[in-house]
Amino acid sequence: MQGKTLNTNAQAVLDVLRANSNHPTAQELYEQVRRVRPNIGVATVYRILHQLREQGMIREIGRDVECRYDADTGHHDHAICTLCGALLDVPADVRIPQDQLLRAAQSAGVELNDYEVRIYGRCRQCRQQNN
Amino acid sequence: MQGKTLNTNAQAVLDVLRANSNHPTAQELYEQVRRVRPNIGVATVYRILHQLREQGMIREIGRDVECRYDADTGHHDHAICTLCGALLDVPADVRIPQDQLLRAAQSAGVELNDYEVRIYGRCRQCRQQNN
DNA sequence: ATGGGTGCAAATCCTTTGCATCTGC
DNA sequence: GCAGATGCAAAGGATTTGCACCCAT
Repeated sequence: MQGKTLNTNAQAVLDVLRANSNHPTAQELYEQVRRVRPNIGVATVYRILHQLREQGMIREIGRDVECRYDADTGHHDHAICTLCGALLDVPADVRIPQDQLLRAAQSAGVELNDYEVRIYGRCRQCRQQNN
Repeated sequence: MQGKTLNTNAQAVLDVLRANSNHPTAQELYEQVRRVRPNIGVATVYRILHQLREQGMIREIGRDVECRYDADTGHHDHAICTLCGALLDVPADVRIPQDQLLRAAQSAGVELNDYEVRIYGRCRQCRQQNN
């Protein structure tokens, strides 16, 4: 499963990330990695994280620069185009049922105050143009 | 449904947002609102958006300042504590089934390259402390 | 005059980028 | 000597905050 040979820094970042059971932020990782390689810079950590993600070795959670707004407070399921960034609504009849989400919430030990389902992939338009 | 009386600016923001079928960003809203009230500042738009959200009149989508990382590329369902910000994994046996997400994706017209389910609510710890 | 709402600009936060340096080959 | 990797600092983009001002009460 080792797609590529990682250099020392990249390996250190990956090791530190794997040692975390939670989901650290880039900054948190940076601080932890510094204990092992004191001279490493933030930029390097960010660069390595991008590489690792491109190689599919790690996963980014919740990458969202800007916040979007919706006047319809009932919409919870969204499809996001990975090319043009469009944010589309999932039609009401195929949304994930609440009771399933409730079960997931309970298993994770949180209340279900709110939720969001985000589906990522190329939208129809982008598929045609960029095919 | 009008919980409070909105002032002129707030009403303008809400009107503009309601006139949008897509999900505009704060900046986009700002630009649109400026057509109606040319002197309004960005800060005011942001302040109003926060108020509206607190009153439950609008919904924020994908509010995430920092990006989190996961060495396990298989995890897609998360629970996020609204108090302490902890990001927890949903146990494997209660995750949302892929075929449902696939159906949702198809209905919205996007490929299913990736997805994320996020459930928001107070985690066990915070509930005890903050009860 | 008083308090809330506002515009402007500066400040913040996370992330990216430019660039000169360093390293291994 | 070169290519790729790196550290540092500056830049960037979205959002927040400080502050003085303004307006209606």
